[in-house]
Amino acid sequence: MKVASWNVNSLNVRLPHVLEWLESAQPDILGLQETKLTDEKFPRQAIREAGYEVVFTGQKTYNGVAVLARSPISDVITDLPGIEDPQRRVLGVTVDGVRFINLYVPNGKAVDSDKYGYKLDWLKKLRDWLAAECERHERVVVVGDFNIAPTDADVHDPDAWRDQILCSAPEREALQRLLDLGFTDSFRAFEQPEMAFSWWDYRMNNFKRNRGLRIDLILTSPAITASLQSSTIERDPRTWERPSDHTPVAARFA
DNA sequence: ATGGTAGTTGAACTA
Repeated sequence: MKVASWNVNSLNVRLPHVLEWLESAQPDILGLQETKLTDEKFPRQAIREAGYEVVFTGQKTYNGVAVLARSPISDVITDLPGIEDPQRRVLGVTVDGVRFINLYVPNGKAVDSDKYGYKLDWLKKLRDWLAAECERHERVVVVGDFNIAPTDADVHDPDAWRDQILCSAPEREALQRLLDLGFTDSFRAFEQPEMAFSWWDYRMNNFKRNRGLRIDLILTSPAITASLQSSTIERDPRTWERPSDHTPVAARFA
């Protein structure tokens, strides 16, 4: 099975990119973030015609997540349980016996902003929910834009990013609390090239200069990790015309 | 040190 994650930064703009990539990459399950579409505007027909089931939860202008799958989708969750939040960032589904959780973790803006506190609080609540999900399901995959670079190896210039948003110690510790549940950062389960990133700011020719961060992750529970075959960054779509600032990440397992 | 770009919405906000 091939699973993937892609922050598309507006599905309205990126639908052609997504259809092209589905055709070439053939993922079984794909989690999208930052669709930026209300549900009535979601392009469900185009995606169905491409051969994928789809579920989504969106809002106007910001956030929004979707899951596309070759097989039927069931047991859909659209919120962290017990938390009232208009921001559409969570989509948990079951496909082919895999519990697939798609996340758009809050960005946080800056370590001294209110949004940073919201991010850390959100991650704490996420941890508790994932702990419960792991009780209920053995085969769990958590994908998404985590808005956290796990280590300095995931940052083009660690000194410039030291203690900055996406790289601060509290964010990395919050991610570690998730990994403590038994999850593996699947990308690091394999030998990888250095300076491998999934996001490059649009500004300053950052992609051309490979000034990026790896903040899009695929976490696997032990039962999945045991049969992991690969975990890669699919860099191609970032080279296309009018790209998202993120590129897809993917993992294969038996 | 600042602003650089992109998307949505319609001058400002988020990333």
